[in-house]
Amino acid sequence: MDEFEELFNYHWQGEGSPYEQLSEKQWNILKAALKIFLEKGYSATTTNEIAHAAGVAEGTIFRHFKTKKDILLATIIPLMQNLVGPGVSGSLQELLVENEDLPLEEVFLIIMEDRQKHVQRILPLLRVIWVESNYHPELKEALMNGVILPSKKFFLRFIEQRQERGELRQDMDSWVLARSLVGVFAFYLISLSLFPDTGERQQNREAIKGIIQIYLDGARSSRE
Amino acid sequence: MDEFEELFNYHWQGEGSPYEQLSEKQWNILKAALKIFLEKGYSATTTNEIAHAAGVAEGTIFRHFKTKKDILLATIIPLMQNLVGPGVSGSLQELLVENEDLPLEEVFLIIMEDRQKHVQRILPLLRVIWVESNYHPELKEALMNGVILPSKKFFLRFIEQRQERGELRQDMDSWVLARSLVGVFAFYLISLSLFPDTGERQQNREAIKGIIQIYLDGARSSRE
DNA sequence: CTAAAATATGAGTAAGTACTCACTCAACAC
DNA sequence: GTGTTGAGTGAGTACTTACTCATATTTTAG
Repeated sequence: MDEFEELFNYHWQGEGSPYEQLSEKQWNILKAALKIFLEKGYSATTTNEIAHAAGVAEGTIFRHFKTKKDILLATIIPLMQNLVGPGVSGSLQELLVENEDLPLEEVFLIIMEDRQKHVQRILPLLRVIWVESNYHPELKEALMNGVILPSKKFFLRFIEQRQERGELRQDMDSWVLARSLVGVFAFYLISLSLFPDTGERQQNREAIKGIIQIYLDGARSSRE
Repeated sequence: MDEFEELFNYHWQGEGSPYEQLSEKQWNILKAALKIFLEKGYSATTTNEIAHAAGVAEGTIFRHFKTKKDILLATIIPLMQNLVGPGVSGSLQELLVENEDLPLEEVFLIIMEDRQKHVQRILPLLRVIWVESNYHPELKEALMNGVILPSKKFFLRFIEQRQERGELRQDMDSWVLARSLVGVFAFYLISLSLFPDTGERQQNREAIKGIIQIYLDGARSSRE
């Protein structure tokens, strides 16, 4: 527990969060459970293991959480809302405001490199979310409402602003421009996590620049 | 069993395939197993269920396959090699040759709409592959060698050809151009399967066209 | 300090699970 | 007709699982 704990504590203690007033026992259970979920996946994790890791008897777990599934939801859903969702759109807001006057090439480069680190940090969490969303509709719904829809809105607004400023072509639907942008970003991040060993840092940087350039050249040029 | 069986039978009976000389029982077991895997996921499927669905005693399963995991590998890996991999690159080859002289806009539109259908057909299979690749290195390897690397090669060669013909910009690394292209395509397909209900057919068509246009405008314009 | 209430415990339970093995029996050889 | 083979069987095994509950411990109230 270290980087993990930092990440975890930070993103759970939102004020007014329903998880604000957890007892220490409950807290320990959730922390232990999450840690093992990230290591081995949800269904390979046993309640017995969770109990041991939390320093608690197995029965105690079921005093606080009716089922194992409840533990999954109680760990993952708040993280989606406080960590993953804002990780996509929320904290980007700051980056965008800070760098409002830079050319888009540089803005995107900054964002990309920033997001790359972030995604790498939370990769195990993303994997669990991805896998379990297939089997638990509650998770899928939270993924939708906590991550996908907010991000969609965020990117859409960003694109619209830049269109109004004349920095992006106006002969094309904003949603189409946004979709392309997200596609380019997302795929780059996904492929990086599939081939984590590919290439040197310097090489990656050039690749990112190229990808951004292609998108921007396409997203600027107006149909003649 | 219907569309499923068609898909399944077809893509297993390659000549010289190690699965060519399966007995009928073995065949039934694999078919039944795959069907349940696609419905409920691998780990939620019990060997008992498979036996029932295959009309076979549970013991028979283990006469032919040492472990449940062996069944997973025996079902999924050939499908990756014969269905998913070629589905990405192989059958695209034909489309590309047929339409070699059309402008790229139209070629991509044809490809996109063709792939869209294909992905929708095999979506449950893709889900199982995606999920289980996280836990079975053999699957991850087969995914890499059977799908990802061939596709990479394929797209790379395609891009290089078009660069030589002067249809795409030459001031940029082919791999970067290819990566962008695949990103745009892949993300569109992924988002379609996440929001299967979004929009009308006509609307989708316009979106595809837009996305392609953005990519192409970017992938053509040379840096001045 | 005591009674009552809340909380924690971990052995126990019932329901699975993947996998085994002693046995059956149809097909074939001689 | 007898013997041999081996695919097929399904009850059984050894083990694991999420979850329960009578009991023990701690906390709180009067």
